[in-house]
Amino acid sequence: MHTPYHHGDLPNALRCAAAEVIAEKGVGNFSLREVARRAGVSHAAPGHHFGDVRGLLTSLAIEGFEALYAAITAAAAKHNDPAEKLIAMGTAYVTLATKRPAHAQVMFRLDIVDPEDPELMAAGLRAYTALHDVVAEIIRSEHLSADADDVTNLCWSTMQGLVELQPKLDYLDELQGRKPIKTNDRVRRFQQLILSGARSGARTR
Amino acid sequence: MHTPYHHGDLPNALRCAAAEVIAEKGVGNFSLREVARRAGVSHAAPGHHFGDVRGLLTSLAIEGFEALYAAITAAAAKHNDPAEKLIAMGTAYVTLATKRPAHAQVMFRLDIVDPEDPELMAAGLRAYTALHDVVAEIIRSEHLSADADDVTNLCWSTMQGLVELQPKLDYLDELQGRKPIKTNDRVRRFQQLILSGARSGARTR
DNA sequence: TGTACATCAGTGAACGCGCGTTCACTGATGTAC
DNA sequence: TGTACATCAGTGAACGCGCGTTCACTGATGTAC
Repeated sequence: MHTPYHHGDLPNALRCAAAEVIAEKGVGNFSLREVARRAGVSHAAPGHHFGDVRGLLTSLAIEGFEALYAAITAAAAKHNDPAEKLIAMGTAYVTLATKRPAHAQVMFRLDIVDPEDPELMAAGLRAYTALHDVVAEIIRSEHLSADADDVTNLCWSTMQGLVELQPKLDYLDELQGRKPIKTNDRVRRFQQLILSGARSGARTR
Repeated sequence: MHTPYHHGDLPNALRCAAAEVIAEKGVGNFSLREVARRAGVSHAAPGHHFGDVRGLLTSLAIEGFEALYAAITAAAAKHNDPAEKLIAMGTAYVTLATKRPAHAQVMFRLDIVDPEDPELMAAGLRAYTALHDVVAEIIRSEHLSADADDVTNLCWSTMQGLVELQPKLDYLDELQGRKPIKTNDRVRRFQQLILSGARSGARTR
């Protein structure tokens, strides 16, 4: 039993530690040194792999988008009906963000991440496109006249807003004595509303 | 022409300076001392009025919710049709957030604001209620069976998500060669989709 | 109207701290011959 | 199989910095008599 000098996969360990810190204290109270401390490693080590703070956070954001892509495509793959796919994707989005709050907090924070990073941009676009494709599929198969970009943006905005507001909404429920809604139910209802909206426009044929 | 020892309304000046800093550098790069510098005041002065950093940011968040409440109620007051009211409120929400990005960045950041602050809670609830009331009015007057809480939450989440994603969406438009959509148009389309969704459920009578 | 005094608002020096980054280093691993 | 050497991964000491907060202070304002 020896403590290896070489860690094995320090970059990953550092991302995990960073996610832990952020989940606990919020991204506003994040520090590189604490991350190193948690990973049980010298505070100079992160620099070797990520350059600087921004690099680490950017890497976390990329991981977030990749996980998001994986989650929503996996969720969609479980259904045949495109509308069901969309609902499943929405649920997956919010569920993932709840499970990995640190990533969700970082992914759109252009002030602390390098927004020019090509990997980040590619990962973001890939996730967006996956959603867009399903929306287009719905529109095509149901012969709707709704605009695919609009509906996609609406879905994405709603999911993201929901992620951000979820604690608040739960709190409101509690405040007013309503019994708390499960996240999945909330997402499902939202998506169904959006779908109804898209469907209620004129059909293309 | 003398520089007065007493400032007159330093708390407000500090909030303005803080909003400036955040708008320029993002809330991740905010510092109390820089705020004091911008306000042309000793760096110890803010402590007198706000206690500490958290106090100043909380005060900014309160101001944000109050401005939001004022903006959406004013927007709603210009219309008679409740559905038009809702659309106007959504537009006002996003417009305000664009005009005062610092406030928008701070309002839901529970990690850097005091979420227990009674003023903050009250201001937030007031704005939420204003939106809720209009939604309830639509449901009542159009005899819809949609749940008022759901629709309110959907609207709020969508608006908030839109505020957060707007730079990204604009960027995507540009990337794909679409001509950029004006914010107002985007909001309007979103709200109409939501309304269609709410309307397409069964009527209550 | 004048004076004494309390209160308020902002100063500026000082503190200690944790931070991000750098640097020469050392230990571990891989590779060429 | 062994040896020399290059490369890689992490160390730990050191740096300078800007930060938030505190404190005794001073200037300005308001109030009581």
